[in-house]
Amino acid sequence: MHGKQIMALKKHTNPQDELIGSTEGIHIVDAGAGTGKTYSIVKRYGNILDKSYKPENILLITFTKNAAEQMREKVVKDFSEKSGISRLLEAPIMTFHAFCSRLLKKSGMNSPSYLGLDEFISGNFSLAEDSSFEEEMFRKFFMTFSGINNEKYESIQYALEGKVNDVLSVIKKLCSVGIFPSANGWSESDKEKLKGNYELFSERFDRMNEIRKGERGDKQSLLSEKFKNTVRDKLYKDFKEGDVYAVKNVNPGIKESIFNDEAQELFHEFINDVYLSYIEYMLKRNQLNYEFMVMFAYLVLYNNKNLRQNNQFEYVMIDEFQDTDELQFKIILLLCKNMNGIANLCAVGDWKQGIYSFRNTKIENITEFKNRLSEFADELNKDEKRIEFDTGDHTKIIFENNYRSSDTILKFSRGTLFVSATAEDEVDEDFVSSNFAEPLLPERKLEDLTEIKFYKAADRIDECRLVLKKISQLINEKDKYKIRIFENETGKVAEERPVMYSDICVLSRNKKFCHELQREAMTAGIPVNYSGGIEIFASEQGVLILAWLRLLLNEKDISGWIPVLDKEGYSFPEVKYFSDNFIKENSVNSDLIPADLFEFLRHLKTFRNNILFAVEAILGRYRYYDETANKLIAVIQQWNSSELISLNELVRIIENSANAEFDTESGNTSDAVLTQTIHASKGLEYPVVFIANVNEKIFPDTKGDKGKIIFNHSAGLRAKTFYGTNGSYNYIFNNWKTDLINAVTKNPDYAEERRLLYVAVTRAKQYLYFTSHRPSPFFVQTAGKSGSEIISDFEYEIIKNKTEEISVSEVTADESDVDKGRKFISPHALMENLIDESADTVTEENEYSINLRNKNREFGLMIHNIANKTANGIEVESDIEEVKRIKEFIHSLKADKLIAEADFLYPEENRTIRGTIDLLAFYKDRVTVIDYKTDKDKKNIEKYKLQIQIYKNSIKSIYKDKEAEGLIYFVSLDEMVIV
DNA sequence: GCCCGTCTATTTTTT
DNA sequence: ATAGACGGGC
Repeated sequence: MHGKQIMALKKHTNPQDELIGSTEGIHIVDAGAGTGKTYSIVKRYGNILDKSYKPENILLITFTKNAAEQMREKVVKDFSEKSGISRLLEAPIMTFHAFCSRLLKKSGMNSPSYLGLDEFISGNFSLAEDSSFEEEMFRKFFMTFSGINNEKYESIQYALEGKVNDVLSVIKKLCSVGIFPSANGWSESDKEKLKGNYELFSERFDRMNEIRKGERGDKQSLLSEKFKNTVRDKLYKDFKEGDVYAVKNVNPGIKESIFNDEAQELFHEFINDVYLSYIEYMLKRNQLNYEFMVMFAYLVLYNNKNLRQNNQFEYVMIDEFQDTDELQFKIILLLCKNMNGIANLCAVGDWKQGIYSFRNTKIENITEFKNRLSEFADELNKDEKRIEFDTGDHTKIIFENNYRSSDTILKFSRGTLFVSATAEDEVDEDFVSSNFAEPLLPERKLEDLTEIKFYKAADRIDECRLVLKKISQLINEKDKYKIRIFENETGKVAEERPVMYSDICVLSRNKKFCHELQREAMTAGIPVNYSGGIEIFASEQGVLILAWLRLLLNEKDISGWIPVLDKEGYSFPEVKYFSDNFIKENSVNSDLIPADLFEFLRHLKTFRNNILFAVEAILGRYRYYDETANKLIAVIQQWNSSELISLNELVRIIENSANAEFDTESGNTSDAVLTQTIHASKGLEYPVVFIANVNEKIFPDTKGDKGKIIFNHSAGLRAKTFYGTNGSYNYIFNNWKTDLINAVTKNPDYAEERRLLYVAVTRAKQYLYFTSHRPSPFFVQTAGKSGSEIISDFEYEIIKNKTEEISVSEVTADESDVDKGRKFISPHALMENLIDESADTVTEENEYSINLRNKNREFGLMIHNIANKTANGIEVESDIEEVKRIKEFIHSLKADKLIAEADFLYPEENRTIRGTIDLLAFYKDRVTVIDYKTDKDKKNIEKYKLQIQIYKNSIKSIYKDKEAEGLIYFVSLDEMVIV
């Protein structure tokens, strides 16, 4: 009876119900992995609706497009009766960045004036989404900036040694903590922040500089040891060992003088100037990056009381709060409406899953919520009362009930936050213990259908094979390994079945292992798909494009010929012979080059003035029409269309963008193992998880920081190098003062590596395996904690997948099956489903048809590119008839506003249509949807009409006050068709 | 046991 | 370029 009472009490105070029920006031929710976070947020949303609040007054913020889409889908599904579908479809449920973008487009025009800039933000600004694209833009900007400011900052520019990206990244970092430049220089409070925090520094200095007690007497201090390591092989000026070191530690007398380093003052001024000029440069080009977009949204809300109040919400909920930075926290506060002294704010997150500090997010936003809440409110109220609600009071709710993992895995997962990453690394155990209670018993009873094991392999390849062996065992020993499925609502067992490939996920700290595993799996006959980023310019397609473009630039360029010859099948000695003898007395020995390659180069030269044509021709030569090829074209087109670039520049950009990435799912079998990085796996769950590649220097990652500039709270902003003279010689010296401060203030973020381990472990529901071939401390220590042996002699025959390969087209057709949630579908795909397929006569592809298709595609791309430029007010000169026509056509529209290449998203009942409209022309009472076609006839017109119809419907639902009409412009025929 | 020189591998990714 | 691991010299 006593027990029953406790049960009842517990049920009543289930933290989930507590959150769902309490809608008023400030709530911070610590919701661990698998605790039903999304479920609770949606339920709570419904509760707020019940109190007769309108969807437009409830802001629900997430961080990924997918999460926002999912959240809206659930809300629409559950509450359409309460509020009506159309209202919920338009409710503010969106990503943080989408919200900022919308705010700026609506009310951000004058925002730059708050920095003292004359530029405006126009409603159709574009975002620099691609990092290599932005880096190149910054490089270009910096060259001009250097030219203008050469006299003042010459020495600083030398000291940077061309590492321009370091400047860009520190600017973004400053932006994310709310330090902005201005035409009048840094504000007084920002100046202080850039100097650093001496108290904090001093305290850490003393702590690290304590002489340690060793077994044979005094041991040098940690700081002394660390700094001696740093000093090796460095060129310092005025560095006197006798002054810097005492007997067993660093001389404490130099503490204050190294901190107040006068050399940094000009550097701070330099950063302000670069920062502000770069913002100005981007605005002039109608460009923003993500950081500046958030900054301008903040400036609007901070400075304009009217706009602030007009944009506030009665209810604000934010998910994944551990992924916010300091500036985003402040924006959230500014968005809360003052409801009689109270704000209805609910921040949900899990500090243990904070793994994005490389983009400046702060888990302290959760762990120090109370302090930050009042601290940030004070800062926002500095000169004017902006936060009027009470920030002294809030409720903290902790979700403890786990609905995902087995008892064994759940217990084990907590321990991963206590393993040290190196021999020296000390875990802050008090911090973890006080912020993470022992887990309750899990809700899902898995009994014996669970295990955690550790396997050691001999080498890299063997580790991949080991994973595949274990996968084979899981699949084939059907009596031993079973997947238990539970009913969602009741928690009852619904099904027990054998393991399928798609139940299994192999995680790695880096992408490299994922690719290796996929390669090995292909040989072994195990289906493995990869999901995540691919470096496109490292792909074969990318390498060949770069090679040919180099040759186009300079046919003597041996670095161009080598990949080309390699692709032609020449052996290594042959290529070597070629490279040794290709150039004799500075002239080309062209006899060595196969005639058809020379011929192709001549063909390419006719495209010298149209880079996109050249790229298309290269891809066409090798018959690349795959996803990677399309992405390459799209990336190069983006670079090409922002500003006309020369071939020279393009080659340099590609050389510098080896890491340009795009997301992909590779492999096309439906029942397959998935491999991905731990970062990519966040938010997902799998019955079987492998944490592979737990190897030395990989996981935990112990890489240092190579940047030329440091910035953190206690050290402030400092350059690591400076330009100076030594006698009559000029050198770039390292600044030993900065290095020493860095040794004191930089805390290697192994806590984040541990959180990454925690994220990986908590993906698993039933079976969890670790593999390694050079065990790192994580592997050894977690094995110890679990009490398992490390198995080094595991053998199992890899049994090839017997199920039939499913072709790509079958998988695509499968997508009409919408049971698994909302699908994204393009209008083209939609049309394919709607139109009778017999209308298209399928012809076998031959060389001619491929050539023709390629030519047509080139032409279509060029026309679209030119139309895009014309619509954006960029004049294009050309003698081509079609180009003249399209220019004339666009001018003849006489629209109030034109938006070219408009991306749009239109949710229908169970799918979302996603596409790009060539051109939208806005008039007072109507919008015209325009699509260009370069066809030589109108035989596909019915198809096109349908496409336009879909666009029109979508547009009509977005711009309710306007009529929508459709227009197809057949450029080659010079004919218009109204739809 | 302590210190120092040498060796070894070297990113994660959303908007 | 960096930091941790390792091993030789004392």
